[in-house]
Amino acid sequence: MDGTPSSPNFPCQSCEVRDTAICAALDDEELRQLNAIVTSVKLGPGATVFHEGDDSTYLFNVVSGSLRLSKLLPDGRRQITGFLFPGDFLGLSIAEVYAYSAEALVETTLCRFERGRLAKLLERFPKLEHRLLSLAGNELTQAQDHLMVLGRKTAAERVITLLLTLSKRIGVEQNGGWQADLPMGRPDLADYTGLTTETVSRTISLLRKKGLLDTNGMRRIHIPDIEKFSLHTGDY
Amino acid sequence: MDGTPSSPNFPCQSCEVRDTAICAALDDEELRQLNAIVTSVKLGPGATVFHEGDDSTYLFNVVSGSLRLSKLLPDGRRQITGFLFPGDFLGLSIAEVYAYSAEALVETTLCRFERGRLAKLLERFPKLEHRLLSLAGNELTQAQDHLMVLGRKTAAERVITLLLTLSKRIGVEQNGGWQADLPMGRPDLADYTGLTTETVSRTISLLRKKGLLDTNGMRRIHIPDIEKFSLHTGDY
DNA sequence: CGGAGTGTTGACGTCCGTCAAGTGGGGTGG
DNA sequence: CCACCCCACTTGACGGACGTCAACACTCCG
Repeated sequence: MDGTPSSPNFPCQSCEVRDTAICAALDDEELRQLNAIVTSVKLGPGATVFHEGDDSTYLFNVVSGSLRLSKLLPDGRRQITGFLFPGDFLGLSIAEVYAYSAEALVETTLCRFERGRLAKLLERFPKLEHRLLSLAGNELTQAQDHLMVLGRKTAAERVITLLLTLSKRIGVEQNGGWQADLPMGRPDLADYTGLTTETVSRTISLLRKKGLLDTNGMRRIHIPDIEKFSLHTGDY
Repeated sequence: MDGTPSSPNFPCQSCEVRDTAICAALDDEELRQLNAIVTSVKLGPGATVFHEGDDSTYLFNVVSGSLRLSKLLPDGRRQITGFLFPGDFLGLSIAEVYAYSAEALVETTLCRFERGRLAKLLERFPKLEHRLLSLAGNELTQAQDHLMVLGRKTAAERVITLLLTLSKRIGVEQNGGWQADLPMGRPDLADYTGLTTETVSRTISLLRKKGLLDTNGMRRIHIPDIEKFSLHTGDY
């Protein structure tokens, strides 16, 4: 539309997450400099972004799709530490190597930064670093909530808490309730909640019987009454 | 000792954690400005620094002693999200209100910052903010490890992982092994590991029987062989 | 030395994990 | 367009790890 010589258009400007991702901290001119160091990456379902233990060369922003972050014990036990959605930043907790693996749940687009180059940009734009610190604070709070879930909540409370969180993040209002299409299967729900797929399945069946939850297919959920549903998280 | 007019001594300079806490990011002149906004706070065992849900007016640095960070569910279930020791920063994950309670385990000295004034200093010294971001990254990594413990490890693995972490942080080499005086009791070990005091106690007894651990009194532990002990964390 | 509080041990129950057999939805090919 | 098949999910029966409840023992402190 408006391509003046001093401000020609560039990809980051029209990015879908321009106003929600870390980019929101920057004005157009600064964004241009960020644009100069990014690469767009597209991944299919199940594709690996990086593995736990790899050298942490890159950091990422989720543009579209969703990711799962997970850690493995040598004997195969897995813990999912988080799910990422558009606008989320990936790489806040990294040292020299990644502390977890990141995999795409569905077709996903990422925006990739080389670590060193982003670091230089952080020096130039303190407000970008300020935003990262604020994001890190949010993630820490989330992680602490998750610790409470895993350490002290029952199976039902864990599943309800997760479904509620996911609904708030990726759901839409529908039929006087709340509906969401989950990008992950039962094994992922299980490894996030510290349960088994069987227990997750049984719990969801129970919630359905109690009328707290509807399902349509295996991945579409519908919560008829959020208030009533929330009463079972253990948080109230 | 050396009180030149341009550089008179001030408390922060001789602080015990001058080189390990966030202060390590600052030179003497900058430290003076930090010094200008801090208050020293002393707490007895069991004293509360702040409660979950309180307005987050202050941030802190641990100078000496130790703290426990915990969250409560309405029915009284408690999860301890971390223990803090000298040099640790308290307040990385805070929004407008504290997301957890902080209590002193033993006699503890804190260095207190008003949130707004520290924020101003962060603007002036980007490297201070940089250091906070790096600390936040470490805390996130720790939290993720803790998630794996709570979600997927057995009772024995949880206790061993915790004792090992504590020994590395507050222990000393002794008798060809590693020894530590724990500042917290069984209930705290239990609420950190997501177990009950009984299970923690039984597990410790079992470790003693197996020769993996000695105890002297209720709070002094001694690990004769760290290598052998580590084999039971689940991480190898 | 004594008492109170913390930790330990024992008996038993329960929630969730394990193992195994269905069931159903969705995609493919006829 | 329908049938089939595969895979993911569901359901059931059973077992085990950890929680609960209660009695006992030890430590620490006055």
